[in-house]
Amino acid sequence: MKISEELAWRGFVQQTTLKDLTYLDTHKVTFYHGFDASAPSQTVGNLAAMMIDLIFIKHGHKAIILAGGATSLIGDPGGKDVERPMQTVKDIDVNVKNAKKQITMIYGKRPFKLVNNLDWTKKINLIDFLRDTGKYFNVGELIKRDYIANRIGENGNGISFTEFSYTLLQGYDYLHLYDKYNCTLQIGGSDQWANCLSGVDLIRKKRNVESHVITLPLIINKATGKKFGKSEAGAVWLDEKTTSVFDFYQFWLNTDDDSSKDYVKIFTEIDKAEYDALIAMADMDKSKRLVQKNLAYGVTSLVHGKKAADEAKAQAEKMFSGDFSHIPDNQIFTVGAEYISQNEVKLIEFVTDKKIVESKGKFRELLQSKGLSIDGNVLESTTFTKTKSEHIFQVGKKRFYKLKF
RNA sequence: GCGCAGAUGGCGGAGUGGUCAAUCGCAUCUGACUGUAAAUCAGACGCCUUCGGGCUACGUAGGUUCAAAUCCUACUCUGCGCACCA
Repeated sequence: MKISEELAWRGFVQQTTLKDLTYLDTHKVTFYHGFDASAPSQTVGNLAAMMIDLIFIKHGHKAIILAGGATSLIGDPGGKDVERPMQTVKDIDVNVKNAKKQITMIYGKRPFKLVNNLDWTKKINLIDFLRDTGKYFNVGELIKRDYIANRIGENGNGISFTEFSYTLLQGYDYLHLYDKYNCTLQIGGSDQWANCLSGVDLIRKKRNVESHVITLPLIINKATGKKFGKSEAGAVWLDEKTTSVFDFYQFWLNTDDDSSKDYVKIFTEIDKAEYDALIAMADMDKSKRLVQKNLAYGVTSLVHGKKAADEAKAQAEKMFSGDFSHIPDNQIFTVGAEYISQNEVKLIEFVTDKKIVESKGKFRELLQSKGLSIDGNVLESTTFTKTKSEHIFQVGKKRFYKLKF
């Protein structure tokens, strides 16, 4: 399959400056893709963008992956209603390191070049920058951009010059990479369209060269309509310290039928023949959730490795068939003696102290709606009598915890 | 700088002296039905509670009042208009 066909089949291209994607079938280009480093970890939202890169690399295009050390210090105003809190240089530095680690994990053994825009941006002299780069940006055009217009229009929360300038830096990155590596294509999320074009304009004006942009649809949480990502609730992170491998696996497994068919094309490296076979199989018995299982396993092994994926899969199968011998570590708790008197366990105290349930009020609420159980029996009070050295505590239908004594 | 308008819970958005922990919609959580799905239906949705109630909240700080999200003053932030600058 040619790259143009593959991109179309997977539904990867949202917008592009290329008149015809088949150009990529015959011309090998150097492209760059930037990652934000304002959060300690990348999210599943970023993952889609990584997958498109993998396709480009597979088809022989050269990849430059950029960790946004500089741009994260400024803050991208896109998609945000309010100014972000500024982060310290130190925090960003840690984030960049994490981002590099995750990128390396996912891009694996494929060839790619990793850069940090802070390396060239920090050397820029202010006067030079204003004269050589700032001169090419028209403020009238900038303030027409939706995300800026929203901030400064009626009901807007305003925007500082710092965030306003973000797009200049991103444009400068593209120019720099063009000069140094002959990079002529930028890949980004759809929210990056305007920022990418800043670079295209800058390169055209300064070097009189045509460069291009491809943006892909962002993964939108269908329920909220918001993009997955930083400082929004419900983000799923790639770092297992923030989102455990088990939770990560579960996240994909819980995808609804329609979305899972799209996601499996986007987030796994399944080819068309395999895909068609999978869908045919899955449609024969929907209750088997074959697509979701494939998706969950595929993505988890890509991000966390095959071994971790096997483990998460085994755990999931056991737990949901009533075998609790393989509960993930972060869901095992040892109950201290202070919570027990005469074998009566003060469950409400323990569980709220450990933040398994967020508050006592919430606990009582769950109790009333029969949402809590011990070893499969609905819990009736805030305490229970222990009869073994281990009990399984369940919240709702999907959250299981092992309590050890 | 002057004037006008606004700031309410995760979000949108009511409320303009007591009946307001605050109508409603969205999101979220739980239950039922299912397939660890979607849709639908039901309930919950600030914190604590001996379930009587207590505490903290409507931009921030004061004030008026028996009583304030609601009135007054100052401040902060945002938008709009005018002026200044040029």
